[in-house]
Amino acid sequence: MARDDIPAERIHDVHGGESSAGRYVLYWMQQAQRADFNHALELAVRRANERRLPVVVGFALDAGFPEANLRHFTFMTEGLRGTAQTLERRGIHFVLRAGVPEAVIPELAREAALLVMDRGYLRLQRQWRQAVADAVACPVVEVESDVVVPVEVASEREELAARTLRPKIRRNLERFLRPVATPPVAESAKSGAPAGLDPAAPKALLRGLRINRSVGPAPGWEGGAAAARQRLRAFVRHGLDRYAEGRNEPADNIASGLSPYLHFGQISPVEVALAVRERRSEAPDAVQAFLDELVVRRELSMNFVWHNPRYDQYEGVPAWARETLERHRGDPREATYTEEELAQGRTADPYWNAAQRQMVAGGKMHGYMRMYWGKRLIEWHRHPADAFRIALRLNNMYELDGRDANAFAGVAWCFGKHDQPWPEHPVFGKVRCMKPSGLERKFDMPRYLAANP
DNA sequence: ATCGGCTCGCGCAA
DNA sequence: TGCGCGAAGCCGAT
Repeated sequence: MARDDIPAERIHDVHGGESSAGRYVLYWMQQAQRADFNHALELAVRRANERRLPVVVGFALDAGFPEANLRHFTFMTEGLRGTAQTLERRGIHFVLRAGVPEAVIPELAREAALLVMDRGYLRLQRQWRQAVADAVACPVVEVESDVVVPVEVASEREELAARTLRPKIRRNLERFLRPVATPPVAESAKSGAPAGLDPAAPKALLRGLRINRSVGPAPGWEGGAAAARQRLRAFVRHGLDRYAEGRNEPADNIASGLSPYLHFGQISPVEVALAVRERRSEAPDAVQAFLDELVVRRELSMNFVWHNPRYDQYEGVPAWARETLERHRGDPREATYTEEELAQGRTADPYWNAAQRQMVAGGKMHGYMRMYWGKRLIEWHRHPADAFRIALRLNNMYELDGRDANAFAGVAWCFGKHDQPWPEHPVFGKVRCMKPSGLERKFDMPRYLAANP
């Protein structure tokens, strides 16, 4: 009964249920789409071993997931293929079914002694979990495995900025920054386990589903834990040394490139943080800077979407920012563009166009350019709420890591969230502005343009 | 090239 | 109550 390696603060008993009879322990995999460093999976294994029952992992593939398209589904199902293989090798059966979780999971849970689910912070993920928990008779446990420090442990309130969350994360970091043990599975899944779709061939799988195909797969990005780990190793060995000083240079791609994998839960932030921390004596500044982004700022985004029900609307940004933006609504705009012109990167700003094209073609925009890109949209719209809506829509359509808590916090930041007031400028008011001249002053922009034709 | 000022609200010291 | 300081700013002065 070695449970102590899964901190109690990661585990929430949702309800006790009616009976504990059943043929297996069901783990509904949703946010943590991986077989390693997965606290929810490992809790399911421990509880199944106690009961001498096998573990079944169920996944509901919702073809109608809001704003998801072929780009996202390709990356996600590539990941599920590897996850299924790793689970089956460990004697855990993986069941993939098409449909919304509210329909798929209660069906699978009818024969379960216990339902374990992982945790998600976005509105839809919370609604899903509520609906699933309400619909199943067996006991239900929710296990957090998407952040290093569980959101409520870090802070009970909506934090103002990174600086107010940072000390709260730091004092809890050591406690949660540890690997989780992987005990052998006592009862392997046998024949008679529930049937599902074949995850081994993602392309064939997606051909059979009615998904939005308006955006194609992102070249150069292969989904899955193996690809994620390869990137992590390369970053720890070669990228980290230049990270502290070079990560903002748009023409270089010094970042880890892990955000799509983190978004789909294909790699654990705990695994990433532990691997990067190995090098803290050789590259202390880079390790510090990276962990600040991976843990403090990423988990600030979770804090934002968890505590602010308007995280995906203009109304979610602070009052001082909205007031100052409103006051400047009458300021002349240098240009306005249709959504199509924006999507195609056909504005008068070559840097913005290059950033847009980088995102459309490659599925990921450089981190610094994401800020500039969002700031410029404010300048090109009569009302900041329109800019907010379009920024989110474009981001979520083309970014592999779109629709992430970080996507919502990142867009909101451009409008003043998690930031402070600055001297007044036209259109922006006291919200921090960013101008093309700033890019030219600091970075090698001709090289960025050449890299994103 | 580098530096201070701009502006708001929190967290801490007093 | 006062003071320092912050997710990547700009601008003008030196």
